[in-house]
Amino acid sequence: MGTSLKPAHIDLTASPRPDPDHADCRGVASVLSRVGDKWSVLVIMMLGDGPKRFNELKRMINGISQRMLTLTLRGLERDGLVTRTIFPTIPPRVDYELTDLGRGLSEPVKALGEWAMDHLTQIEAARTRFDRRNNG
Amino acid sequence: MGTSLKPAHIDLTASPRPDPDHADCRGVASVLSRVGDKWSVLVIMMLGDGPKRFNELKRMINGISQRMLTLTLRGLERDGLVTRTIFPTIPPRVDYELTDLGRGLSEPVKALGEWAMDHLTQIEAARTRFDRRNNG
DNA sequence: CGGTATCCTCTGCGATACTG
DNA sequence: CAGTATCGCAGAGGATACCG
Repeated sequence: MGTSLKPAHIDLTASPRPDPDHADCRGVASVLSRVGDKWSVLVIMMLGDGPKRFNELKRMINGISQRMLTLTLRGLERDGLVTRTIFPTIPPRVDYELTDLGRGLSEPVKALGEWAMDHLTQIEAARTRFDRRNNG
Repeated sequence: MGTSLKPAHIDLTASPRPDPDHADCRGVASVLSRVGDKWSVLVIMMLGDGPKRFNELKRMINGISQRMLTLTLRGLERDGLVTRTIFPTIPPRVDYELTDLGRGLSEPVKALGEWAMDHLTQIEAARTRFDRRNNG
């Protein structure tokens, strides 16, 4: 096996004492990191309107390497957000589809995306202002 | 200057032709990546109930290095999500506080966090199942 | 106290080549 | 078509030391 799937991801296990209050924050963080992952979000978006094949996704996303698409899909599958269906035909065919869980996740993600859209100009303005302050 | 602030982040500029439909997706991605950033989210959470000082944040977050806290705060400030107020006393004092924009962002983020909490067990179950399948 | 500068390590990821 | 295996590098981020 080449690369591990288990999350080198986000640990937060650093806390000296488990702090019961924020105990599950770690789990939450690992979900949030999925959302922060560019490719995962894009894949979920593309799968929003029906199942897709591997190379179909690859072409739609445009810029993702084969390696990253595989890794991303495995991660989503591992989290139960996507199903992987193999048709043992020749040539082989594999379909990826959102699970109910995956579709559920896409809701708050879309909400976030909409917020981002709505405030994008404000943010970009802030960035330009900040950058001009700090250098020429 | 040591490390650049401008986002090596997420580019997506890879698209051969700008694709007007998804043009602003790039900007959105850069916002999403903030959310995916473990430290940024934690800082925003901690600032949820009032302004905090630098070392106060450092102690609350527990595990973050001084360097990363500085970088994270600068990033948030750059995006207009956080303000930085310097009190030129001795010893010096610097307060960080959420802007309206920052508070606005924290809403959909909290929604996402709640979804994560609600489905954490499902996801963890899925992971265990997946891991047991694949090795064992 | 609240940083910045420097170094060094570790891994994410693209590129490439091979397989069922 | 849909992957896995291997290599190599750029960049993220911790540790440390110094400054106003």
